Formats: sequence, C-alpha cells, structure tokens
Amino acid sequence: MWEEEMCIISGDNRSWQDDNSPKTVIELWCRAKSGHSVLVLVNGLRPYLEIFDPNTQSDSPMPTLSLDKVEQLKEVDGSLELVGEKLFEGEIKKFWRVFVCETWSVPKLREKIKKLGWGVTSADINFAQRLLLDCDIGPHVNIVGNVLWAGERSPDEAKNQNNTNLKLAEENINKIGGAGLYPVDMIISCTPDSLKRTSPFPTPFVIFSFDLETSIKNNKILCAAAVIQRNNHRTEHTFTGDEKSIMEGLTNLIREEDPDIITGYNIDNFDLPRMKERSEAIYGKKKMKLSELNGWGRVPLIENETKRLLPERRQNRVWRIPGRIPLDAWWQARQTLRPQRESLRYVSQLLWPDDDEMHKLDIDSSQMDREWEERPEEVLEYCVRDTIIPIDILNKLQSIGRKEALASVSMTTVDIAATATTSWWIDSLVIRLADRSGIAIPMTKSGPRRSDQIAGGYVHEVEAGMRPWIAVLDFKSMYPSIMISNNICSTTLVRNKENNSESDNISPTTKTRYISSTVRKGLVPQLLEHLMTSRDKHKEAFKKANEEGNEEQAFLQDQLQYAVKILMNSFYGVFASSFYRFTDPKLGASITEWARYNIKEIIRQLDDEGKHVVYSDTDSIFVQAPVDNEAPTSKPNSNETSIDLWNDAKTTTLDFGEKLASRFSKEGAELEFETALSAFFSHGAKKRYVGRVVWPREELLIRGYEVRRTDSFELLRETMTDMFELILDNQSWNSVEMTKTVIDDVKSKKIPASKLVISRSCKGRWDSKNKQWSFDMYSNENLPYVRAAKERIKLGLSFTPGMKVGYIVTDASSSPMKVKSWLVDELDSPPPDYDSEYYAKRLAKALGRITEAFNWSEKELLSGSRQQSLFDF
DNA sequence: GCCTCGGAAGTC
DNA sequence: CTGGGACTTCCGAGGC
Repeated sequence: MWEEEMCIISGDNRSWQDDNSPKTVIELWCRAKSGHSVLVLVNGLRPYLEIFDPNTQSDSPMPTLSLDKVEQLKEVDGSLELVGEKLFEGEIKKFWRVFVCETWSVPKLREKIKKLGWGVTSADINFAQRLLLDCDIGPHVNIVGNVLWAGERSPDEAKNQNNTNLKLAEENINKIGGAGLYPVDMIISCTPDSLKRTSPFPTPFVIFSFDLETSIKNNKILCAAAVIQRNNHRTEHTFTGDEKSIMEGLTNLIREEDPDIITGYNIDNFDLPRMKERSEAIYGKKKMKLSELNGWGRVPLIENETKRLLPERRQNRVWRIPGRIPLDAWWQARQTLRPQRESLRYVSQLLWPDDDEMHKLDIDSSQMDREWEERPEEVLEYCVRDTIIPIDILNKLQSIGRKEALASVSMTTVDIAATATTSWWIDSLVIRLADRSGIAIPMTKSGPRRSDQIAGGYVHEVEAGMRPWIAVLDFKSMYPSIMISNNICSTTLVRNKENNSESDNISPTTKTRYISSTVRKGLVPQLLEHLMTSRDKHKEAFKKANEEGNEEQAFLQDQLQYAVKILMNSFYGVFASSFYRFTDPKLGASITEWARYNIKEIIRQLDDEGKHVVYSDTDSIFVQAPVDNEAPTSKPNSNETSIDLWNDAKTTTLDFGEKLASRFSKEGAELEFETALSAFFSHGAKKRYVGRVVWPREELLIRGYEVRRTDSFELLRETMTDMFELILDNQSWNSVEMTKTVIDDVKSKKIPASKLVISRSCKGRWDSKNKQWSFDMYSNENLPYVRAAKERIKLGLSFTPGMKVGYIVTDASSSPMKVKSWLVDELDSPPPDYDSEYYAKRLAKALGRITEAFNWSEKELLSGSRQQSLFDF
C-alpha cells in the first residue's frame, strides 16, 4: 500500500474485460507533491446515463415505452437501476440508470434510446470527470493504492521486488485493465473510495519546452532544441543530424523525462503541426513507426496505443497529448499581455527591456537554409534560447500557477483548466451539486434556444468636455449578485402560470418569475454564494499570510481568489449562451434586466436630487461631487497655498463617495466606492474617457481611446497620452500647440517609422488542397492587414491564423492604400518609407476629436493655425 | 472630394 | 463546437 498527496493533471479511461464482463478503468496522470509522476488506475466505477419518460409526470412511464427494449440494446451492461424522482425543467420525473459497456458507445446509445421515445440525461459527461464528481474531489488529492510499478525516480520506500521487476509489473498492470508500462515514475491502482480531497498546494510540475528550426526550401527539420525544467533546475538538449534522428531524440527525451507540460513559442500552430507533417512525410500512415518519431502521449509505446501516442489537433484548435498539457507560451502571452505585436522578439523585449541577451537578433530566420549551412553553431544557440524564453514567459506570467488555481476552485483536472472553455469549469461545479440535489442533468444544446439577441448592459450618454471632482462607484460582482439575490436559475424559473406564487421574484420588465429563495434556493445561486464567501476567505488568508511574511502562502491565496473571480464572472456568459445545459433564454435576459433597472433607478434618484451623473456603464456610476468651483483640479505643489483647497476637495469627494456607497448598497447589490477623480474628460463618446485618479492611488486612467488600441500606432498613443495629461491640468492651449508640433514633425518625416507601426489581427486558413494560405473568409481581401500578412508569407516568415500583423502605410493616396509589412522585429531589415500625409491626417483626426471639445478642429490641427471666430474678440 | 454603407476589429 | 452585449473606429467600395 502507498499513500501520497498529488495533483491530477489529466484523466482518461479505457475499456477492458474481466472474466468476460465489461469493465472500464480510469487513468489519472498525476504529479506527487514530492516531485515524482504517478499514473493511478481506478477501478470500480461503471459508466452510465439516465433516462425518463418525457411525456408523463406519473409514477410509471407511458405503456408505449419499454424498459426491456432499452435493457436489450447491445451497448447496455446488465439491468437498469431505478434511481427515483428528479427535477427536470421544472417537472418531477422518474429516472432509471442505464449502465454502459463502453464509454465510446454512448453517443450511439443515446440516439438509440431517444428513438425508443425516452428522454436522456447525464449522457454527455466525460468519465474521468465523473470520477471527480462522484468522489467530490478537485485536482489536489490524497490517494491510497497498491504500487504496481516503481521506477528509478519513485521514492525508495515504494520499491519492492514485485514492482521493480518489469515483466511482473506489466502483467499486474494488464490484469487490472491498464495498457502496460506507462512512461511514468510510478504506477498505482486503487478504488474510488481511496481518493480524498486535500487542500491545494503548488505542484512541482515538470516542464518541457522545445523549438524546431526548419528549412524554408523544403520544410525539413534542420535542428531542434529542448529544455527540461524539474525542481527549478533546467537541463538543455540539442538535436542535429537527419530529421528522423532529431524527432526520435525529442521523443525519447519526452518519454524519459516524463514532463507534465509541453511548451514553446507558437507550438500550436508551428512546431506541433510540423512534427506531425514531417513524421508523416517519412513514414506515411504507419502508426507504430510514427509513434517512434512523435509518440508523446503518456501511454506505453505499443501498437494498441498509437491512437493516444500521437498528438492530435481537436476541432482545428487545441492540441491533445493524452496525459500531458500542451501550453503555448505565445497564446499565454497574447491573452495576458495583449502585446501590440506578437513575435517572440517583441514579447521578450516587452517583458525584459533591459536584458539584451534575451532578444538579440543574430540569426536571419528568413534565410534559415543559408544560416544553417554557414554557421550551425549560432543557429543551435539561437534555437536553445528560443526554448528557454517560453519557460521564462510562463513563469513571469504565472500561467501555470493560475491554471492550477483555476483547476482547484472549479474542481477539475489541470488540463481542463488549462485548455478547455468556461462551460467545462461551470459544468464541474453545477453537475456536482445537481447530482446531490435530485436534479437531472440535461444534455448541452437541449434546452429552448433563443432566436434574437438579449439586451445587454446600460450605457449612460456622456457629454463632451471636462468635469471636476468625480466619485466613481461600482457594483461588486454585479451579475453574480443579481443571480443570487433574485434566485435566478433554471431550477427556480417558473414555467407554468399555475405554479405562480406570491413570494416569487419578478423581473422588472418581462415579468419573468423565479421561486423565492425562502421556498427553494436555486442551484446556481447556491454555488455563486459559496464562491463569494470562498473568495472573501482567500482574500483574508492572503492578507494574513502577507502580514506574517509567508510569501508562498500569500501567492497561493492570491492566485486562488483571482481564480474564483474569473470563475464567478464566467457564470453569466455561460447561462446567457444558447447552447449550455440548464439554460433558458429567459435567464440571461432577466439578469441584465435587473441590472439595467438597478442602475437606472439610482441614476434617477441622484438626478432628482440635482446630483450630476456624468457617466455610467453596466455596473459603474460616475457622480460629480459637491466641490467648490474654485478648487483646483490639478494638484498644486505642496508649498502653494491652493494645496489646501485641493486637499479639501479631495476630502469632500471621498466623503461623498463613501456616503453614496453606503446609502445605495442593499442586500444582494453592494455598491462600492471605487475611485476618486480630480478631473474627468470625454469628447462625448460612450466607453471613451480619461480620469485623473487621486484615490486610492494617483494615476492617469484612460479607457477606450486609441492609447489602448493595437490598431493605433505608438506616436498616436504617446501624443494622445501627453495631450490628456495637459488637458487634465487645464492646459488645453498647450496641448493643442504640442499636437501641432507633433503633426509637423511627422509631416517632415522627423519621426522614426517604428513609431508608426499599425497592427491588427488577421484571420486565415491553410488550404491543404492547394497547399497555400487562404483568406476567403473575408468578403473583401483587399484589407491592409490581409495584404501585409500575404507579404509575410511570401517572404517565408511564419504566419498563424489570428496573429497580429504589423504594417506601415506607404501610400494612402491610391485606393486601396499601399502598405508594407513591418519586419524589423524579425529580420533586421531597413524600415519602409512612410506616407507622412496619411499619418498626419490620422493624428489630426483622432486628436481633433478630442480638441473639438475646446473648439479646435481637426482641420486646424493639420493646417497649424487656429481660425478665429467672431466670438474670440 | 464628400458621403454613406457594410465588414471587420477592437475595447469595455 | 460554441460565454454575453454595447459601442466606436477604420477601411474599401460605390454613388454623385
């Protein structure tokens, strides 16, 4: 027997026969808290689905339906089991459990049963996930089991004669349904009841990062590098020679080192597909041979397992490598950093601006064949560096810790937190609770679908110009709070008029009814309430750990509270979507309805009292504080006399904000005083504003404007930021002068082209028929960024669908405008010559929108002189 | 040259 | 197979 704490990375299942009776074993790939990897084989759970008679609520099904016919289907294992009554779409029905011989036959079986007239539930739940649901565990578990195999890296105490003997171990593994000797440190077997939940800990994952350098002439792999990170220690490996030995080398390394996470830069769209393509170029469809080159799945290297050995791309997006997690550093950087451009060079410059070693550009990747021929050592060095940086990126962004925290709070395996979508996380919590509350689990896509959009949040009209001293108030977790306080859930939605009750919660406009929480608390409100308190607990634990100087604990608690926040915010989206189980178009509509009602009601009350609401978007309100008009809006120096006035204004605003917050907060709709602004400016468009924040910290707050957009350019971002600084300091005249200077500079080409790069993401698909990139999803391919992407491809540079493509406008006088792709990050080539008129115009247009508020138009900015009107005299 | 429209991307 | 809606801006095309 062996007992240990570990983290479940991924799960799968396989069918096997025990004395001619069908069995299904669950495989859990884990990393022990103490560092070694473990494969856990769990026997004792039978896959099933549940059926009911959709036509009746009575005790027995209609006579036309036959339980026998279901039982006789060849996919069914043994006799049906009566489950009892469950709630399904507001009605109580009687349910039977149908056991299934093999999990992979469920889709077919579902259809057969539906054809017999039965309704089907709990019929699309992943079986490994079922184990987590039934045992009520998350990724961090304590496991007690028998050791079947103890390899080199397993703890000495786990080793004995039986389990270190290869042949004997293999026999024992096969005897209980395992596939053979999995490439892990240790293999154990257990039953579901020996899996127990433990508190989360940071798992010492083993990470593998790799990079291929390939020929542009013939796509062949020239060389490769890999880095393994284990216990904060890194080892570097390089691979040269013929393609076959390079790929074998990488594969052997993975099978020996047994990493949990596979990373690299742009592996999803480049390295992984290239491995597949090149190995198939050598061995065609010979699966076993392919596995020698690319068998990265965490399963035995045997004929039966070739399907799981080879990495596979699901629905053209995420890669699946059974037992391991593919985690592309490019995608992580893109999601968390939202960089202007996405090349590895650009991102590493962004993250480590002072470390030249990390982003020096010594290899011309567009001339890789020549470089490889002339200076292979430098190419290898470059290749190694490009495997190290992705790990550094993941560390810097704390990507892995965040995935693990998300897995922990959503109680899924780490791979689901890392690669799946929001509906999987929500499923994990919702199904768990529904199973324990006598509520049936409908299939996805099964509920009523909506045809038109549901109305969203309310956005208040904003006037152009400056407003002094503003208190900004925010509803805390608005949508989740509304779901809790009004008990909004598919399990509480009143579907029939006959069931109306006086205690129902009724939505303000569509008058949708929900059973009061005093009668029955809804499933989702229950979960959300639990998440709310758990977030507060993590926040508290974070605070405490910080005070005690326990850095590791503080870090963990912060990750956890953040993960809970992400998870809570995902609920609304899933329930407002048209495909999720437990959904109804009415739910999403009711949530936003109450939200609009609440916020408009507050605005109305403030208006009635003569308090000026300057702006509001969905869950925030900007209110002008009752501050003396003389008070300065820009902070005076501490020795100036006006500093007292400024301080008074600040105190008044803080006081005002706090009073509003407590006055309008009620049960289930907590209004928080978020920030105080000494000045607020908008040119009069919704979702676009700037504020000078004076509390709780001092900063410039810019929303929506070009400053934040990637399809703007550096010079515009800089100039607009400077302009806002001046405007908020009441120096609008100076700001106009400054702007004119910049426009003049660009006109006379004094500005370097690097400040004029515009970037936009570009779609595209690989047309395997014609062996070229296609952009036929655009009704008009004549767009600047599409043309820039085509130019990149032509030059032999990498292109990934969805990547941000940078370009410079070289001539806007013709239609369509002429552009040149920006390649300086990657090729060290000279920058293109830009169309100064175009950039001057775009600056004038964007900045003119703002100066318009002070009566300086776009034209005046461009011409350099202000036209005086009659009123100026 | 000016205007309108629809497609697309981006941000909140 | 799949979180949502509101809103702004830019570009190309086409009409006059």
